[in-house]
Amino acid sequence: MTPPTSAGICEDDDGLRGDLRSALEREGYVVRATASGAEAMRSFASNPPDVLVLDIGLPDADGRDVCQALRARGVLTPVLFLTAREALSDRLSGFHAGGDDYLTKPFALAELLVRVNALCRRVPASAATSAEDPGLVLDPAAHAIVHGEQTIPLTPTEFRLLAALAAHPGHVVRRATLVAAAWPEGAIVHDNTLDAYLARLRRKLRDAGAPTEIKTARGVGYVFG
Amino acid sequence: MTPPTSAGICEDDDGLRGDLRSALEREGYVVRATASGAEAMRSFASNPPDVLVLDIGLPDADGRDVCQALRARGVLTPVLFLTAREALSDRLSGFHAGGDDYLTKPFALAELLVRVNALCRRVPASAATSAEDPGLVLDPAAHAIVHGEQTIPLTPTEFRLLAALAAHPGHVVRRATLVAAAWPEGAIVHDNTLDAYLARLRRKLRDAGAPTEIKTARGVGYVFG
DNA sequence: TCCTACGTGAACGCAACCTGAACACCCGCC
DNA sequence: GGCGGGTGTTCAGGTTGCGTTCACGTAGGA
Repeated sequence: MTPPTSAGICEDDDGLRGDLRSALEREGYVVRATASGAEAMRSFASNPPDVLVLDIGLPDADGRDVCQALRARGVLTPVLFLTAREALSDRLSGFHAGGDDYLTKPFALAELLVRVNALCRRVPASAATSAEDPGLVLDPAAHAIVHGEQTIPLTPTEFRLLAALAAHPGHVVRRATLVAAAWPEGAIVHDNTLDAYLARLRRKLRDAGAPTEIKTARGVGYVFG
Repeated sequence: MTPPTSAGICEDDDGLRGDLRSALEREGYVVRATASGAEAMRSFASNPPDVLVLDIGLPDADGRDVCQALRARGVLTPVLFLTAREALSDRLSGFHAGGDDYLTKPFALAELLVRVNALCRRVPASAATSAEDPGLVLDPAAHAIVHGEQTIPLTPTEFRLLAALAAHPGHVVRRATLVAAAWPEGAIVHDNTLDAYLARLRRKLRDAGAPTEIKTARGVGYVFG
């Protein structure tokens, strides 16, 4: 790795955080470590590192929410989640939140390093995307978009759709992925149903004067950005 | 929905291979499945798909060797390994062989799909370091060429064509090979259709100021480089 | 020079997609 | 039970753009 690469950590356990830091530094990374979701947002939103390691079980937040919040603010950095849980649904939700990989505790540091290196080997496609997204934030609690002063309410399905799109700004999300994200497994969703929801989302974003738009990748899927 | 992305499978177990195929096809991938290392090399070396799922324990070869052999022939496709082994050293050796992810059997198909989608979202960074021209990168997720700051969108067919050409920079790719790569098996493709697509690709590359060109090998095929 | 292979701009049909509106359904409320 | 608001789904008509073909021009080999 020729250029100095920076890594961000968010892990509340002091011992593990120290271990992660020293392991990554030995590997040649410049490390910024945080211990809470709030601290991570402050540190990584405005100045994202090249790769992020996020604990899911933080004292003040869920790591997946942190990831989504960062994605909503235009942070494209690859994310590796650390989770104590084994459940498949937990892992999948991590991916849906915009994560790129996960590790279940306990894990070997050597494996973490290999996975982090693998994430760094790959660069986000749209480097052109600005680091700062002008005030468009998803509020999972209220199922709404917050744009400056105004709050745009969304139905549950609309919200799941937009979240799946906003989790990967600048990247094409396939239609099948969107269906999988917004509808329960095994549901039969008419092609046009997805179209109709996209139209509703676009209209709501447009009416609210949101600075983002949903572009169509014909034959592939959709891009949020 | 026109299937935009192709996936390759190498798995000797008939049942699992079938499951993988149908799961990926449901997800919208065009799937080419093989049952042995030799078959995988024949099928994927000359005409690589967008993502590969390789079993490590094949009857005639080690999946890691297959991956390394493909890499040596310029195949940049992201690889996900399937392994029955739990040992950490096995997993790490998969990464060292040029793999990008792995799954330990048994696994949930939903998890495999999520991981395969995640691999497709990313750009082969190795493209920048390979014989391929630096700064011209194919983005399978977006079906686009990334050239420096700008992203040139391609239609699905254009992308499959260019991918087939760029997989062997400096080598002649026969017209029949290109047709096989870009069109579904058994499709009748008028000669001039290929010509027209080549003209479009050249124009897009030229307009974008790309440092590469597609040369004609009269009576044989085309060379990317 | 003739013949064949390839190049390329334009035109066209059709599938994919967009969208406003109607319809079906669920649920809390009176 | 009847009613109304909110949510999810389907329909119908219009629009767009991909894939294909055509017509004609150009280059290469014998």
